[in-house]
Amino acid sequence: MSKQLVVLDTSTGACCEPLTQAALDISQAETLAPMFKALGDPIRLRLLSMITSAEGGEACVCDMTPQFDVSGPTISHHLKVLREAGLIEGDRRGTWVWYRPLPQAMRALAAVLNTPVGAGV
Amino acid sequence: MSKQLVVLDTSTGACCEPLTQAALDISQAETLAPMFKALGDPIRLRLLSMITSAEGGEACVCDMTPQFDVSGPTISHHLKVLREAGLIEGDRRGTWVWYRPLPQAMRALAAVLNTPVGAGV
DNA sequence: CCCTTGTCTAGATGATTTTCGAATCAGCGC
DNA sequence: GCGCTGATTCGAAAATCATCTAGACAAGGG
Repeated sequence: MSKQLVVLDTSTGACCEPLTQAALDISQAETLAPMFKALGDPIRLRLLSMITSAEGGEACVCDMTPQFDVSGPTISHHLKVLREAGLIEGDRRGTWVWYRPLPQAMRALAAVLNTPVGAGV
Repeated sequence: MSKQLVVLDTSTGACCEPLTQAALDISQAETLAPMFKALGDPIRLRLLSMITSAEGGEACVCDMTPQFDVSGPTISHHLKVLREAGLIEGDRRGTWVWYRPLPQAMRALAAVLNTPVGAGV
């Protein structure tokens, strides 16, 4: 897990400095693609958005589930996909489970998208 | 097409100013998710990366195809997915077809990922 | 100890996706 | 016009995915 997060070395946290001008290599692409894929569903995108924008930086499953038209198990499945993609982590606190984002992962994805057009000149 | 790109109003081009502290609403999520989904495949991620990092800001299909282990039609299919997601556009120039990125789309996606954790406080 | 509430796992099903070969379309040069 | 190269579209097979119901597990309250 830590491996996939240092691929682009986003540890400096600078969001506007593109970290690579060169095209992604195969292993970088294979590391990052599953993360983008996890965001490729409207429900999961809303879940992540709810989690990142929640006060305190974390959100309870019990608060998120009622906001969707799908069943509880389906929400649980989507949270698992986000978790296995390395985008969020969660823990049970008594009866409820709380999730929070993993910022390094978000930065790694943002770094790809912040690459300026024509960087290879 | 233009509709989906103004959802987050990235026209200012500021990449470090998150444009929304609130959670995405349903229609925003349904607009953005297909774009992330298009990036959720290693081949497509590499294709987009080659296009954005190419000198001159555009890349020829003829130069990209040989860099993959899959058939020409498969590359063509993946380029179509990226095109229909609004991430790239292409045009034929004589014998060859050239693709370039659509920066507004990239910014719209980056804006989601640049949202600071706990923005909803 | 049982009952209730919250969350997750398991298994099934219908829909979508990835990939290929074959065929088709677009330009260019002879 | 004919043939050649580059790119796309078409049709089909295999794999993956989203969703559901039913059931299991966890924690807390009578």
